Amino acid sequence: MLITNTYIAKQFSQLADLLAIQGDNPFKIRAYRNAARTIANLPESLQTKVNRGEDIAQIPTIGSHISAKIREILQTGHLKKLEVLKRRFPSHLTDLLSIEGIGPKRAKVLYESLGIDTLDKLRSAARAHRIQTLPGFSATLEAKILKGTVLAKKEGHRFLYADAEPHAQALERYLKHCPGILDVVIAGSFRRRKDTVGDLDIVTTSHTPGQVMECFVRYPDVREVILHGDTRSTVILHNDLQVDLRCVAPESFGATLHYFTGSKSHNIAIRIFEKAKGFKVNEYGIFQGKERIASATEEEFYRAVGLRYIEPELRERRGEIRAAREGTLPALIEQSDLHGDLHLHTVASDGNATIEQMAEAGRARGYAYLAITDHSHHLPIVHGLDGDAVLGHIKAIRKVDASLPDLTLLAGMEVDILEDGTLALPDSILKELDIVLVGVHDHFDLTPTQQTRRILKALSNPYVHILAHPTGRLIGQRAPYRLRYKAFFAEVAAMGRILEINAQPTRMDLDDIHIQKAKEAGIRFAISTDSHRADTLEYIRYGIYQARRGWLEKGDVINTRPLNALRTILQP
DNA sequence: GCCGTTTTCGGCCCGACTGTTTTCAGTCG
Repeated sequence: MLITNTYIAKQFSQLADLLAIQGDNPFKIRAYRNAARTIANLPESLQTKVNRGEDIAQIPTIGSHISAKIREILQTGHLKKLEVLKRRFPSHLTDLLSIEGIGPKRAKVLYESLGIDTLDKLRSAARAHRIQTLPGFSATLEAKILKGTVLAKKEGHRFLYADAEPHAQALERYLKHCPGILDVVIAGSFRRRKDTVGDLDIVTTSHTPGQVMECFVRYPDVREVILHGDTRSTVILHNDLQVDLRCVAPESFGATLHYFTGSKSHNIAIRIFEKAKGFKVNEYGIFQGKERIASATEEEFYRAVGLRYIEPELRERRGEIRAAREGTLPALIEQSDLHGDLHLHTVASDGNATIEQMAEAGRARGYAYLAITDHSHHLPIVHGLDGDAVLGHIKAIRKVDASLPDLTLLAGMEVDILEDGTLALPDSILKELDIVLVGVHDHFDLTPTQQTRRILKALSNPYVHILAHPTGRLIGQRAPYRLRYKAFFAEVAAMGRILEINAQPTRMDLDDIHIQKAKEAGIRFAISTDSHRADTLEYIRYGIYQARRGWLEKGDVINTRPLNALRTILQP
C-alpha cells in the first residue's frame, strides 16, 4: 500500500481539528497543524525517507511523538489516536469548520446541542432558525452560516498566479485613485510569486484610512463585503477571489508590508527570534518597550532585526533567515539575464505560429537565440514529426535562421520518452539537431522506481540535453508523476543533464521546492515557455518567478549564457 | 507536541473585527 505525504498530512490535520473541537491543549493542536503543513510541503515522500533509514524526527516541527505517529501510519495505514477520536465524533463533523464563522467552539456547540454533524444538517437547521438561539450564536450569524453552506465554498481552491494577476493589477490601478491613498502594494503570496494564490492581500498607507476602506468596498467588481473595518476590510470579487485590504500610517508601511507579505512561517520565525532579544514585532513596527525602532520601509525592517534584505520570493522559511544572517543569500536571477527561450512549438507540430512568427516574437523581446522544438511523432494528438519530416523541418529552421541577422534559431525537437525509456527518434536523427529536449507524455502512473529508471535511461542518451517539464504536473489537474527524487537528482547532476523550468502557468514545472533541491544536487536549469503561440513568450516571467523561489542565480541557468557559451554546453 | 544565542522546562506571534459577551470570546489571517 502506498502512503503519500498528502495522506499523512491529512491525518494530522484531521487530528488537529478533532482535538480542537474536543477542547484540547491549543499548543498541541498547533504542533499537529504545523507538522501537517510541513509534511504536505516535503519534496520527498516520508515513506522513502523512512525506508532509507532517515531520522524523520530531525525535520523541523516533527519531533519524537509525531515521528512515531508517522511510522504508525506508514505501517498500518491508520493512526490509532485519530481512530479513537473518530469514534467519539462523527467523521464529517470537521466539515463544519470550513464554514466562515464556525470554529471548533461553535462546531462543538452545534453538535452537542443539536446533533449537527454534516453541512446538510447545518443548512437545514439554519433554514429552520434553530441555530440563532444557541449560546454564542445570533440571527446575524445564523444568516451568515446559511449563506456559507449554500455557497459551499470550494475548499482550498487556489487561483493560478497568472489568473490572479490581471485582477491584482486592476485593483492596484483602481486603489491608486482612491482619495487620501499614498502607497498601494499587493502583498501576500502574490508578492512572493507563488505559482498559485489563495487570496489577494493588499497593503496601503494613508492618513485617512476610513476613506480608503470606503473606496475599496465600492470597487465595481466586488460581489460581497465580508468585513468592513476602520483599517481592514475583506471583500469577495465576482470570480470568487477574496481580497483583504489593510491601511496603515506611512511610518508603519515597512512592518505592515513585511507582515502581509509573509509567509506566515517566515514571520513567526522572525518574531520568535526578536522576542528572544527583547523586541516586539507586530505589523506596526519593531518595538523596544514603547519605543518604535522601525520601520517605514522593509529595508529598514530587516536592518533593525539584524538581517540582510530578503527578497519576497525567498520568504518561505527554507533557510533564508540563516542565509540572511550569514550573508549567504543568493543574488537571484532577473528576467533581463535571459538571452533566449529554449522550448517553442510551431505549426509543424501542435503550435499555431510559423517559424517566422516565432522568430519575430523572439526578436521583439530582444533575444539572441530561440530553440524551435516541435514534437516527435509518437503522440498522435499533437501531430508530431517522424524521421524524414524532422530532417525537412531542420532545413526549414536553418533557412529562416539564415535570413535573420540579429537572432539565431537553434534546430531542436521535443522527443517523447517511450515507456521503456527509449526515445521516439533514432540517434541518426538526434545527431542532426542543435538541441534535444525529451519529455514524458504518457504512462504517468509507473511506480517511482520504474519512472525514475525510465527517465534516467532517456537522459543517458548522449544526444539529449534537457528534460522538459520534469514532473509532468498540471496544477489542479494532474499530480506530478512519482520519482525517487534524491537518487534522480544525483544521477541527473552526474550526467550533466539540464532540467527545464517550464513557464506555462498551469505547469510551473519544476516547482520551487524541487528547484532548490536540484540546485543543491548540482543541477543546471533552462527556463523556457513551451510556447505554442507567438504571444506567450512573455510567460517567461512566470518561469523567472519560480526560479527565484527556488533560489536560482544567473549562473544556474543555461539560457543566461551568450550564444557561443550555450553552444559549448550543448555539445554532446 | 515542539523546541533551545534564556532554556530539557516552560514557554508557544499578535492584532483586527464581529457580535450583544457590558469587558471579552471566538474567529480569522
